[in-house]
Parts: sequence; structure tokens; C-alpha cells
Amino acid sequence: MPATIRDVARASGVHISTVSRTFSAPHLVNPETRVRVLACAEDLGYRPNRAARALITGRTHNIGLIVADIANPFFPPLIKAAEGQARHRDYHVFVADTNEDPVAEEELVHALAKQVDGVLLCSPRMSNSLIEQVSREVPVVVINRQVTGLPCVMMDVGQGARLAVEHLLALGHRRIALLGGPRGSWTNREMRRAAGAATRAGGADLTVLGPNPPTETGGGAAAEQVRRSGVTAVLAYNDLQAIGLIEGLDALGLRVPADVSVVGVDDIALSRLTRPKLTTVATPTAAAGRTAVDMLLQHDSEGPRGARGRSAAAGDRRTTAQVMLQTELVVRDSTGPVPPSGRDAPGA
Amino acid sequence: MPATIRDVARASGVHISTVSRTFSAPHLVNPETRVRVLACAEDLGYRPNRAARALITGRTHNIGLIVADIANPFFPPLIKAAEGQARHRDYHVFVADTNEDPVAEEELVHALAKQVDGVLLCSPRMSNSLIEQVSREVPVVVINRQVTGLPCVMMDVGQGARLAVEHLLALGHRRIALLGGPRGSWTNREMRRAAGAATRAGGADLTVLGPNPPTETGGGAAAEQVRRSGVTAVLAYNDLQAIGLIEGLDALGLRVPADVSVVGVDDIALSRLTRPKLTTVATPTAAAGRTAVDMLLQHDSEGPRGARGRSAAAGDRRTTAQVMLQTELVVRDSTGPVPPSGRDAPGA
DNA sequence: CCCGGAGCTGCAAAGGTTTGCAGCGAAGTA
DNA sequence: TACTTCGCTGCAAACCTTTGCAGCTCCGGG
Repeated sequence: MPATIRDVARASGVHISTVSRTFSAPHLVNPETRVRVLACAEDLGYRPNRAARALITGRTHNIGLIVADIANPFFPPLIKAAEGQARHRDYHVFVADTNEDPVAEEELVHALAKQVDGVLLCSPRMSNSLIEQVSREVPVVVINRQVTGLPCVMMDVGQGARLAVEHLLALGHRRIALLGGPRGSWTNREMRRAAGAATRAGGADLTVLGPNPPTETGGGAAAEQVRRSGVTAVLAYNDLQAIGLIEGLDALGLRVPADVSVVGVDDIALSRLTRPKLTTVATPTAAAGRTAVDMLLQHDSEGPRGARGRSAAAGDRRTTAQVMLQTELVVRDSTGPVPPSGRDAPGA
Repeated sequence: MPATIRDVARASGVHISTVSRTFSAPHLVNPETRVRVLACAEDLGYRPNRAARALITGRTHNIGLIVADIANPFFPPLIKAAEGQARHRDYHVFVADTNEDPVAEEELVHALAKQVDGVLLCSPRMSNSLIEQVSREVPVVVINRQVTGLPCVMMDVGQGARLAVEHLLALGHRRIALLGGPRGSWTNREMRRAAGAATRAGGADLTVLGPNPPTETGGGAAAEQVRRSGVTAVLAYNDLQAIGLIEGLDALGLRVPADVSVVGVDDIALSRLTRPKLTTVATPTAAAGRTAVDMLLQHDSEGPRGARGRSAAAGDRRTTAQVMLQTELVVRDSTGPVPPSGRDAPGA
């Protein structure tokens, strides 16, 4: 029932190949012919069949975006940015949610591989070697993780953690905890490394707690542990955890920031809405989404993926750039000077 | 380079049609042959080409999901549920974000129509007639809106609004405001109708304010208006607005719930994290996503869409069910008894 | 012994589009 | 005038899979 290229050809008195060219290579057809064809196409409500096009060109004009948990408010701005950028280049985005499960992640990426031109792996939980294997099957850009040999866009959470720790040191804190994130998270390792270095440099003490789920519940559940550890400040894996932790501490009778200071990471919209407003490390989430799409689509004139077309000898300069986006510290109300009494010295 | 059905056929010594059947109609092929074919396919890493399959069957095994704003925390749980349900039935989901723009919405649905088997229109902002037109091009299930003749899944916000108003009446409030949502929102109209009826029935007064954007900013911006209106309780269009409003009122020196009571709608995760915790109308978001997918895929054995296949005379029983999901009131801390001094009588 | 059916497999057309190649006329060059 | 070039168009193969039909073998019944 839907109009095909053939119907348009018949209606406008030209060959189907001319109609095809009208859409995919307009400069090759006579302007007069072109307007006629376009008019007929419009009339008949013709829309190119993407399956047929994909079949022959080998390119679907779709990209896959795999995230750990779409309900985590960190991701939607990234998804939104990626989607906008993709649409802008005439691509569409498949979003898939792995529920923080590495196995689901692998299955999904395979299921998607056949029907997209590339995949954005966002905060992947699977191993580097698995990612490399996947990248041989389909072009991949990794977000929030460093994998050598693959294009990556990262946010400098190391720097962010350092800034956060320095902020806490300046407020007089000497016993600081790092709330660990999920196992397998690159961000987690980076934060730990940087926070460790920064505390050492400041002559302070870093206690690492975790791993914990990157959720509000995960943060809340760690409250008791935090209390017992006797620290006066906590750097959480992300804002959600930080918010949950504040709730949890509150239930334990510890006030933020009077008794304990808390810093989050991500600067999700929510962090401005809680009381106290959250001091946090802002990550350029939207920029990351846009950049990743650009990197993936950089070579989209290269012709069919894995096709028997003329070799890509010249086009094979996949630069595999690795981009590190800067973060910054946003100081709000959840951090304050170390409590004078020093709750770490019960008798003092 | 990727293995095709032909390679598998050659490797296993059968005709391509047998390979095809091994995957799409296994019961038609001899068990021995089947295992041999499957083994070869596995060996060669064969994966069916979805474009080719789509070309001939007319079904892509993809569905589109169009939402107003993916960054609105109302949507992710719905998306997640829809995606899971779809995956469960071997479908994938395209998510598209319209930025609350009816024009973008229409463009998107058309762009998507050709490459999906159906579209979920979630909280659409476009007109009913446009939706009907779209539904002639591609199967549609509408979420959060009632369109006669089309399958819809709605959440009973009317009932929710009534419950909320009755709750406020029971607390002694007599001057109540309804914060309107975006123009074109069905939810908005339903709430207005139900809230109006409930206040009238309770001998109280309803002031309608708006329209306002369904965001935190939208709520915050309405704070001044709320103060001037002299009401003691507000029913917001959604939780985001409610939270923004609470912030805004706070900035104006009005405390919630001591001076003004506020009720939201949606029960997003966030509403449990703010202070005060939000009293709100809980909507069954995930259930809506699952139900919508089921309704869309109900007839997925019907054969090619818009094809010249045997007529769907018998299969044409698209029941076009309209499902109304129940809502419930969750009372938390943002509502309380009407202030004794009655701030509506400045001198009293 | 013949016929019919069941179970399985092969054959070939079809689906809508892209694209290298060839053909055509007109314009430009020698 | 003859030859080349250029701009445009038509031709037909190719992409990979599905599916109606026909054919084959094997078995059981009459």
C-alpha cells in the first residue's frame, strides 16, 4: 500500500534510478526533473524504505546507546544530548537499559550490533577485553571509561575527586571517607586513585567504604558504616548515593553539614532540590553525549561496514581519539567546616 | 564479510531456504538437519540480517516510543518498563524526545513510522486529529490521553485529583489552587474537571493557575502567583512542579506545610527525597509502559503491515481497548491542616 | 502392487533501493 | 566538420531473506 520509488517514477515519467538519485544524490539530477519528482513524491506521500536502503548500503542510520540504568538521573541528559546530535545528522538512537547487569549488557550489545551502525557504551560494567571483542563486531565509542585502542570520552572524575578533597581539607576535615560505587566501574577506580593521592598530599586519612550500588538506597545503607568509621566528611560515588546517605545519616541523628560533610558527583538536577543543597562535582554530561555521537559518526561517509566494497585503505584512519572532559566543583550547602568538638575524638 | 544465510547453507550442505526455516520455522526442518545447520551458523558467527528480513516481511521488530521530555523523571520508569516488555517479546525500542514541542513530535513520529512496527505516543502534545492521522500511517497506542477509536492507556488522574482535593478538604482547606500543566495535555484537562467537581462538592473554592511548564522551574515561577491568590493549598500538575513551587514559596518566606499545603502527581522517586517529603498522587507508570507495549504487540502475528498479503478480514478485530489504570494518594509531609490564623484574612 | 499422505527439502520469485556502466544529446574544441 | 566532454538518464545487477509451490522419499493401507 505505501508508495514506492516505482510509483513515483511512474507518476513523474522517469526511471526509478532517477527518483533514487533525487533523494540520495540530488546534484546528479536536472533541477527541473528534480522538482517534478519531488512534487510527485510529496503527492503520493512517498517515504524511502529504510530497510531496503539498509540492505544495499549496509548502513542503517541508527546508533545504539547502552546505559546502565535509565532511571538514574545522570543518564537522561546524556541520552537527550546524544539523541539530539544524532537526529541532527539524520540518525536515530536505540536506547537500551542493562539494569547494571554486565551479562545483560553483553547480550544487548550483540542483539543491537546487527541493526545499528555503531554503539555508544555508556559507563559499561563489562570487562575491557569483552569491550574490545565487541568493538570488532561493530564500531564502538566508550563513555566514562578508558579502553586503550578504542575511542573514549571520559569525564575527569579524578580531577573532580581531587577538587572535592581539597575543598574538604580546606574546611579542616582530616578523616574522610570515599563511598565506593559499583564493582567494575572505571569512575570508581579513578576516584579512588585521585582521592587517595589528594588526601595523602594533605596529610589526611582516606577510608574507602564499599562497593555500594550507585543509588539512593545504596547511599542510605552505608550511613551506619559511615557513622562507625568516625569520619567527618564523605565523598560519594555519585549524587544519588550522596542524597541517600544524607537521608540515612539524618535517621541516625547526624546532621549534614553540621556533623558530617557530604560531596556528590554528577550535579544532577536533583542535587539543587534537596535540603541541604548538595555540594557536588559537576560532570559535563550533555557534552559527553554529543561528543560521543560525533566521534562515532566521524567517518560516516566511509561506505558500507564490513562490505566487500573498495577497501578502506585511506579511510582507515580511525583516529581513536580519547577525549577527557573537565569537571568542576560546585559548592552548595552539604559541606561545612569540621565540627569543633571533633566527633572522631569522643572524649575531647 | 559477515556470514550470510548462503555461507551457512554451503557449510552445512543444504539449501538456503532450509537455513532460513531453521531460524524462522524450526518445526519444519528435520531435527538432525537443524542441529547441523545451527552448528554451522554458530561456527560462522551468523546472525540474520534484520534489514533483509524486514524488507520481505514488512516487520522490523522495532517499536517507537515518543516522550515529551526524557529528563523529566516521570518518563524513565515508563521507558524502562516498556523496553523490558518489548525485549521480552523480541522487540527493540526507539526512544525519541520531543522537548515538549508538538511540531517536533509530529516530525519525529513520521520519521519513525517507516522503521518501526508501531508507535507508543506518550503524553502527546499534538492534537487529537493529528494523532488520528498518524494512526492511519502506523499502529499507535496512546499513553496518558484519551482518543476515541484508538487504543489508549491512561492513568486515572481524575480520580487522583479528587482524592487529593478530598484530603485537603479533610484538613480544613477551603481555598485551593490547581497549578495547570502544559497546554494540550489531556491530564491537565482531566485534573481540572475532577478537581473542580470535588471542590464544588465540598463547598470550597478552586483557583486555576497557569498554564505552566511541567518542570521545577515552572513550579517555582508560579510561587508569587500562588501567594497573591491567597490559597492555603495547591494541587500541582506534577511532582516536579510541586517541588519547584515549594522552593519558590520558601524563597517568599512561606513554609510548607505550615503556611501552604502542596500536593504533587506522579510519585517520582524524587518526591521521597525532598524536604518536606511530598504528598502526591501515585501513578502506575511502569504498568502503563508494559500495558501499552502489550496492546501494541497484541496482534503481532497478523503479517505484514500495509502489505498486499491476504486480507486481514478476520484479523482486523483490533479491539482498540482503552485501559484506565488506578491511581492512589500517598500522604507524606507536604500537606497539613489549614493554618489557624487563616492567611487569607490578613487582618483576622 | 499401487495410491496417498506425511515429512522434509529445493526452487525461484519477490521485496525496494542503490550504483557502476553505458547511452544519449548538446555544447565546446580543434 | 569531427571529436571530445559534460550533464543527465536509463539499464540491470546486487543486497539477504522469506515463502508458496513442487518434488522427493518413505511408509502404511487397501
